[in-house]
Amino acid sequence: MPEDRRVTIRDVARKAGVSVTTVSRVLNGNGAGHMRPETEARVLAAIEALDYVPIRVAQRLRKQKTRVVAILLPDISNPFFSLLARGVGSVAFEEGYSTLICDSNHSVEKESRYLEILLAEQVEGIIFISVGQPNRDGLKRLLRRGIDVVVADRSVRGLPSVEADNKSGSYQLTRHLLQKGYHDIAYIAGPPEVSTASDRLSGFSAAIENAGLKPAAVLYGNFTYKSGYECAQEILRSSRVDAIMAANDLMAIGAIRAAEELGLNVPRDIGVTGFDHISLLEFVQPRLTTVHIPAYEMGKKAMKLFIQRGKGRVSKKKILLETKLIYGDSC
Amino acid sequence: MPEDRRVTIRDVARKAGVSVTTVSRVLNGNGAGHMRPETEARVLAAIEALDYVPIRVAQRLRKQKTRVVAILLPDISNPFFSLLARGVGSVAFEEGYSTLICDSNHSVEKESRYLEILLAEQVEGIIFISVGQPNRDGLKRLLRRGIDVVVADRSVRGLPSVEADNKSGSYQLTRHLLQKGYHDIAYIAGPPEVSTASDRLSGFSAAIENAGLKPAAVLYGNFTYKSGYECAQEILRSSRVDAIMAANDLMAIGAIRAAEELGLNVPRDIGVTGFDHISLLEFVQPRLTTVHIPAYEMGKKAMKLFIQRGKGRVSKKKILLETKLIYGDSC
DNA sequence: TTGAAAGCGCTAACAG
DNA sequence: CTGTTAGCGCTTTCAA
Repeated sequence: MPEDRRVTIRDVARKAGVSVTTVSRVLNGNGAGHMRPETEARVLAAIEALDYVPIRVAQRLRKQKTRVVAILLPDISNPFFSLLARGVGSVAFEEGYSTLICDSNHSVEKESRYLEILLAEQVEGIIFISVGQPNRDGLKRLLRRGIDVVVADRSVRGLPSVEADNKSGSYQLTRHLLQKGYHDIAYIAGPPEVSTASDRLSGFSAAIENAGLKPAAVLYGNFTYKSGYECAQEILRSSRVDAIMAANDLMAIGAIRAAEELGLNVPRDIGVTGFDHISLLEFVQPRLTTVHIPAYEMGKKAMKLFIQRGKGRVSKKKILLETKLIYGDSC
Repeated sequence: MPEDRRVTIRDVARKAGVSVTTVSRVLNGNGAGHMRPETEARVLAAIEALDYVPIRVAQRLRKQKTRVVAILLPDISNPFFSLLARGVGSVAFEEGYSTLICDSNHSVEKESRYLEILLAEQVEGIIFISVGQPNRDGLKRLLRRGIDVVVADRSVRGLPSVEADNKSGSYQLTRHLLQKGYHDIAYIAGPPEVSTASDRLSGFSAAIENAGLKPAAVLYGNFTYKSGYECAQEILRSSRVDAIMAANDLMAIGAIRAAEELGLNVPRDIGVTGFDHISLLEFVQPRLTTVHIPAYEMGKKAMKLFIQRGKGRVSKKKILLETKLIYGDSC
């Protein structure tokens, strides 16, 4: 590996017999129109010959703009988040932004450390899927330095956000169950500090109350398969229920397994519903009744919102994406 | 949002009544030992008071080291790759590297564009999961510039790599089927240009030949659920087989669905096996017999290999990770 | 239509 | 023990 000395704009200038200014101009398409075509051609030829690539780090220092955005999320191996990240990435790529994916691993502490790192990285913005209630002071430091933060899949007081209409989706799903004749419904919620979870819970509660009923039980999981499994065991042991609603698909799948292990048939003996409509549902039997959340779209919208804000548009602070009921045969 | 002027090392120096050098020294822990504690304290206080954060971009330009590595992969929403990426990220984080995740979206063209971008980004290394046969010229440019490339989950001629022992794993799995009495075995392979796929196929072929048999059929899919489903339909339509082996789990799941739709019971009427042992298998019935590939471990090892190489260790060029048979009830 | 020169914020000789 | 100074590679006035 014959590690060449790096080739810089000066090398190009020398080779083309022009000044670095001129090279910079052709690089940035400035001086377009008022530059001798011949000069430009010579520069282009030199760039080609030397295989010159402008060094981003230098451009960034000089321009005081990094053209980097970060996506800070709890777990990149969660398909919902990675799909969202893909959405962000697709728009970012089109707009010439590089993206830094930061995985907080569900840890508020690691999340805070990333906030600091991103401050030093001088990212221009953060698409933020917080673990729970985010570190307010950490966020303030970023905002004060002009780093824009757009929250995705949650809402955080004072910050712009893009999320699904969780409450409404959950309300509709619950109505659907009620119409099907279920009335002893238990609910497996997500962590109460996550707005996504509490919105879904309140949609459920509202629908139940409007029907003059009470929840058969409300337990709190943490959005994992395992916690759904355990909560369902608990529910099935202690309450008489004809349906279990889970705040996301993974927990719902856990609930189905728990029910099956107790010899119950879904949906004959007990109905189960999820939330998210993640792609792996394709592989699960019975087909889960759930609510579709457009993760990819959400990522794109979040990135677009960031870009609009950068252009000074006083765009809406909150974007709510519509959800859609998916009818499976789990209830 | 009162966007402050950025605070630089000079501001700190002024506030502390020292030179920028001194500030730099405390920042980098140089001059440790031979610096008056009082001076250091003053600097620290100024940093604190001004909420100063060193600007990475400037450090990078100056040090000629970015401390950034990229992970270039075909699809971040594929749980296998995202788990691998997590592994890379965990080691990177410990070692003070930032990671750039680049999603080539299974496109060789986009992959090549990323290679260029990463050259400009001046990343120090790339953990590379190529789409197929990578762009040799693009790679050469990087290597020539001293950017180290470590291939993961594949092997590419001339590059260091970390991968599972796919051939051996596939051989063992096939032996297992043969011992169970299956002998009309069809194989759904992955794209032949991916070494992972061809290694698995050759492990299968070797075991079949050693047993004095011939494959019932060999078809080529592209590692997706859909292609597994379609290939299995084709196989079940045209050949008499008692088992289908797929080159990965997703295709195996597709094969199971195809069989079930034809009224076949797995494993009673036909055996099916996968490869990878992805986490979503937990949710699939019947439990798939498969081969475990340690994705997270692989990511960690790849990043560690990169770091060792950076330290000048003439470490092994190829690391093979052991696989492990997972006995389900799909065969 | 082109070039000279200043400077983005930082580190590292070198000097004292 | 601390400071002066010269750049890292690039863009951008300003001047010619």
